[in-house]
Amino acid sequence: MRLEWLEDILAVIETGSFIEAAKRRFLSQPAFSRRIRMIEAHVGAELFDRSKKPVQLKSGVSTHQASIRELVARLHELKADLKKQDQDGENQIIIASQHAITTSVAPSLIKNISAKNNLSTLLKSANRDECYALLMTKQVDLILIHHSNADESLDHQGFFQEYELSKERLIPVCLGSEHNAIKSHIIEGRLPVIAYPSDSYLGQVIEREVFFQLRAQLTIDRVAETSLTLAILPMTVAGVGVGWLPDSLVAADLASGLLTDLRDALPDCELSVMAIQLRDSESIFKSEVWETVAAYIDHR
Amino acid sequence: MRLEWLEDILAVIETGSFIEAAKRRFLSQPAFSRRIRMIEAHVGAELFDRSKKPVQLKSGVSTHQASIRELVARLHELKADLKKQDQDGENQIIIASQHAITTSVAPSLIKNISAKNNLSTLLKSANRDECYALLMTKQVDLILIHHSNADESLDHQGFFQEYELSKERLIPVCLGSEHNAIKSHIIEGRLPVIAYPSDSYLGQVIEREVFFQLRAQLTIDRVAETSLTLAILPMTVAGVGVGWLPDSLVAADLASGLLTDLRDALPDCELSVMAIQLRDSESIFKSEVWETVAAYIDHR
DNA sequence: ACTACAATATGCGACCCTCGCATTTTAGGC
DNA sequence: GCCTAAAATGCGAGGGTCGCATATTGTAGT
Repeated sequence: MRLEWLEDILAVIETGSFIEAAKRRFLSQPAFSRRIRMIEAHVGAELFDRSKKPVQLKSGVSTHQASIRELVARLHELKADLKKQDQDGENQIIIASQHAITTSVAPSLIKNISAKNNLSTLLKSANRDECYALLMTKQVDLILIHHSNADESLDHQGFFQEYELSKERLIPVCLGSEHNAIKSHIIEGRLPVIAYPSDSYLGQVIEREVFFQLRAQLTIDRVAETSLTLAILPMTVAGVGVGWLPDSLVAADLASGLLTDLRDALPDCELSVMAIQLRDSESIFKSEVWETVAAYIDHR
Repeated sequence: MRLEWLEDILAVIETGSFIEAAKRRFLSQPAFSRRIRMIEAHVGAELFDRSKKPVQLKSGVSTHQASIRELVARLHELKADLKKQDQDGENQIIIASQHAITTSVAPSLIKNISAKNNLSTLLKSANRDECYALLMTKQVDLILIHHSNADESLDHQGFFQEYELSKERLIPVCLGSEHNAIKSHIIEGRLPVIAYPSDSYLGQVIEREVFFQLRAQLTIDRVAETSLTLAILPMTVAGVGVGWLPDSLVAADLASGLLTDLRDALPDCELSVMAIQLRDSESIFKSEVWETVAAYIDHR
């Protein structure tokens, strides 16, 4: 199986005919026709229905369309990653960060690491558990995750080396113009919230540190739920309800008055952003990077 | 990027040298050497460190090893699925079932469908949410999932056509020889359980229908946790604790006395196994299959 | 440090694969 | 049933990939 073949198949699906697909793939029509036959021969299966004139893909193939698209994307990604790895040689550090951090602390830290150590970086965004998994399997050199002071450390065996990079505060905000409406809702004992899913890390933290104490006074009405912090911001701006968002993310909108800080009426929640690496990491550059990470802490 | 290339790379990783890898890939050493160079040329990156004599892969490549293995597996899988799709033509039905059902009801239903309608089947095992996603995106024709009577149906818009295939009872069992020990634990107010993760569907059902009422009398001590029903069985047999398992799975072991039924002391939980398809499915064979599904219900 | 050995790279000729161009066959619309 | 457009096929050219023979280059042992 070849990446090009998968792309050929997708070209037919998307254009609806061999002739158009051939153009898109920069091949003559006869060559393309033969190529499809060769793919079919290789797979040992007929993929297209030749009895119709603009050929149609067999129904059994279209069910695999999503798989094919994903594979195409991942193969391209792999190729790009392998190339980057080589270009930057040993001077590359691969970092995984929790989605919410990818958009907050990660960019500036990466910039720092690149600049100070003449290193290239590759950032992968994942959820908290995935970050730990990537670190343990050594697929990444460093992870950036949230940590609540109420959690105990996961580092029971001393496998990890951890640094607190910064503090981040999840503060309750709503649309400025909805401010009074929300306040009266709160008095009535009902709170419309845009929540993190309860099986996500942020969902659990907010549950424990915010919702738990709130429930004594009011009913929490989940009007929306998403694990993507970046999706909560537009929802609050749309006036859907109250969202708990990182201070760095909402600072500008609070200043402009678009959003209103509800900390006078609702609890907030403080998180640490932790940088974690495996203690046995051996690469030469690691210690330098680690110093930069440490420097970043002092620097702020 | 080609599947063979990825396999070439893995061959080098696994054998540790070009010469051995060449043998495994049924190529002469020079041809293999050139092939690696061509892969590197295509990727635009050096993948192996030539300055050592049995070549070593660059550290940046080994971080992608897991990705490469997964892609190789999925490409082979795709090829096989495409072939199956063709061999069985329109006479194929793709089914997704919740992991726990894959090993209980699914086999006999599939046998029925294959026999009665002269159809070939392809079964994919997934978690409950993934099953729904596969159905909605039409990647499968039919899903088999658990449904508790306490849940409301997900079919608010009438998109689905649902049948209750059978009932399944999750019953509390422990190792026969541990029976008395468990009983005295219960009296002491402590219950060692092998649990489903609370973010899995079965975990939620057991929480709601079993643990919730138990917690009033005793402390639930999660000694093990897995989402795989099949993994819970050997754990109970190992005497780790109490597991809630489908009656069909433990019937033999209960009869032989290896396991003991604890329903006299602990609550059980009844689930329906539902077969669900999209209402707008248009394929010709669908109605016949559906009749078989319906017949299967009467049959039992 | 030199030598011997084993691993990888390269030169060369042969073969096969895949391309484009020209042409034929085939499905669908009027 | 004819016409048009789509797909398939014949053919020759060019390029890619193979194996064999051989050169080069790390590595280990004396």
